[in-house]
Amino acid sequence: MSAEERRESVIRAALSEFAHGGYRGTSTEAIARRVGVSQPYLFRLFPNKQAIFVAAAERCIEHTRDAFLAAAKGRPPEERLEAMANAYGRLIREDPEKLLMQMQIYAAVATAEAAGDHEFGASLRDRWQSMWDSAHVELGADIEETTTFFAYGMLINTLVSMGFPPTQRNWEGIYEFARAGVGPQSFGAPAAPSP
Amino acid sequence: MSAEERRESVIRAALSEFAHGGYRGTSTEAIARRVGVSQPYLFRLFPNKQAIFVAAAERCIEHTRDAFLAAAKGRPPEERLEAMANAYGRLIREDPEKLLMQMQIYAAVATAEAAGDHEFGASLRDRWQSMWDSAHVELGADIEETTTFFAYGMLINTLVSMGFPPTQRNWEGIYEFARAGVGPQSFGAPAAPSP
DNA sequence: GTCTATAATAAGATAGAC
DNA sequence: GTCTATCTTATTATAGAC
Repeated sequence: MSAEERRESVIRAALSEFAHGGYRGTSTEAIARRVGVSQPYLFRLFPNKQAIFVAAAERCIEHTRDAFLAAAKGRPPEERLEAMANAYGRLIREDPEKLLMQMQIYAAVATAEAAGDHEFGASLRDRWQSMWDSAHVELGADIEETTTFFAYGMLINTLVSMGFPPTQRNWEGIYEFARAGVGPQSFGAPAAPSP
Repeated sequence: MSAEERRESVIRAALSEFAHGGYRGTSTEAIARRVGVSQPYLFRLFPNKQAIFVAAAERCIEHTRDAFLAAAKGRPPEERLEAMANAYGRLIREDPEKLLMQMQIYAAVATAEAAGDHEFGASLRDRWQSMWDSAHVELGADIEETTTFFAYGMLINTLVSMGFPPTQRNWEGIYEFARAGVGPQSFGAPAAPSP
């Protein structure tokens, strides 16, 4: 297999492993095992562990952006918000590693930033901004709407990550965002969170 | 010093250390050094590393809840949203470890939940729910408002953690939430995020 | 209540062969 | 392109003394 193909396999394996273990909690040994190569060989493909993490993290954010774009594609503007919200709900339900990895990314970047390392997060900020901008354009470039869209998304991320059960009555209102779309005005009393 | 007082010192030291390093990235040695005791002695005060993390995490969430309660106290209902938003903005600006620790908690709980360990996050879910409920009551028990309040808070957490600069023009709109209060309707064009 | 000594082992990375 | 061997260091936790 070519080095480029191997690198691709490593990125996919790393995305899974880092999602479940976080940056520090994942060994390069575990990634290598999943790829089916020896642990030292990873360091012929990537300079160090951090580079593997960043490559996997970039991929994760790009994937989310692409899900938004795919959901909006070919749809009339007024349907896009709901379609994108649905797509995101589907994404984190069917591919929970993507949400898990998101949370690991935020924690890892926060750690680096606090330590004064602004290099680590640079490419990830770029990807994140690109995701935001793509959603912003598809939603019709209404600032309020885009902001609310992401704000609710981040709340969902937190609640799902913390393990608040989606089956709980309270929770349904929030989850509704991802399933049937939209911002605060869509929440009525029966959809009561807490949370 | 009594064991109880020592435990208190450990919790405070652990909050700082875990905030900066995360669960896996923080050694019990670092915590012990900060407290000024030997590393093995920590294991006379707590059963294991995980218990220290949980105690520090509980403290962190309680502190945030208390900040909301203190901000709302004695204020007429219509001023509370802004007061609580201001208080949260002040909290994460003046005490960034509290935000950092929040992000480490979300990642750590997500990791445990994904691994099938629902015990780890149990007490933290309780604290989080208590924080939500307290805010909900103070805000006047309007579901839509409480949900939006937390949604915007979570977006702020993410943006600040990722290192999007608060000085950037784009960012001001979001930051405005924490500084001058409120939900989406307070965002005008000049406050444009992205992000 | 607190320490020293230490067991046990895991992890990132390099060297060098094939 | 890929492996084996290995260096080096870090880390949680226990045993037992004072």
